[in-house]
Amino acid sequence: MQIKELARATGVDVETIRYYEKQGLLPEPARRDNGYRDYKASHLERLSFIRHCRALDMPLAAVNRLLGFVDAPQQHCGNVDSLVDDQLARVRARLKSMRALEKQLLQLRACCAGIQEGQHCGILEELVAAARGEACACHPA
Amino acid sequence: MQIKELARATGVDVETIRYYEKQGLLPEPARRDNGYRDYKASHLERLSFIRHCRALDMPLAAVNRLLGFVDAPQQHCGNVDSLVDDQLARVRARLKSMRALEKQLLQLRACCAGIQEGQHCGILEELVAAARGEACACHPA
DNA sequence: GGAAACCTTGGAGCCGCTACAGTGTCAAAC
DNA sequence: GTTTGACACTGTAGCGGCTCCAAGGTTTCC
Repeated sequence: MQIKELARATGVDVETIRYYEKQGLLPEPARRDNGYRDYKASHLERLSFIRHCRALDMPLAAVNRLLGFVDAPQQHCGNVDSLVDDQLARVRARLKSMRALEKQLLQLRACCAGIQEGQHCGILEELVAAARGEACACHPA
Repeated sequence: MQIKELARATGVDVETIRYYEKQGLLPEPARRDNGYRDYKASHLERLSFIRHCRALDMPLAAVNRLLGFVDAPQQHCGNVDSLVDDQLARVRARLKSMRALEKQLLQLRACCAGIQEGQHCGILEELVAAARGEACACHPA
């Protein structure tokens, strides 16, 4: 199986596959006489696994540790658990700050009284006021 | 005002201040005889503005454009509006995918039947199944 | 005079790709 | 047999937004 076929089968970009190999996530495949990489079913499976983990936005380091557990399945799975928990915590923290951000942006946008030439721009005024440390719509005192 | 004082006053790291200067967001300050940077109130104000925009997670390029409007306040503010709108759209798209992610991680975590030695790990099995293209808890068919 | 805390510059490293440049290989069409 | 086009290879640089480090100079305090 050539690299492009693997790419198509997994939905992972060709360059990204080579990158994963360089990073040690995907084992080096055999080479044909012409130097082309020759992948087996096991590569397909492993790469799909990686892709799925990445779809869950796990850092590659976490994916790598998970792969270690896959390779040694009799290992204690509490560690797998905590990898997923860590990821969940990261996602939730990010969610929280994104929600706050959305609110702030909405309030900021509401400052714009409409587009009239020569008038002051409410949004800019808010941002400048914020910079002065005054209470502002998006970051109330 | 030395760089560290500016850093303390704005909550922006010293290295980050120098980085902003190199990126052209913060104008080069005067230098003292010893070569130390010497900031004025205008720098404080501008850096606070940048920090506030960054707190809204705007890319530096967008912050730079906003600074342009601050410098030329009579300009048409519709562009400011759309910068904020763009940012809001980005944040909302990200929020949507993060929410989906949280759900997937929760479902995945529920696969773990508890930590018992020798047993199969539900989470790993789910991820491996997902890699095989089977329906899985976090990415149902 | 010596230590601690500040300042300077330039460059490398982080993450996870992405996009080249420059070269080689292969299969099918003409 | 040659030409075209799609594929493959390696290596390196770039993205954003910092962050950290080395190697040195300055100031301040004891």
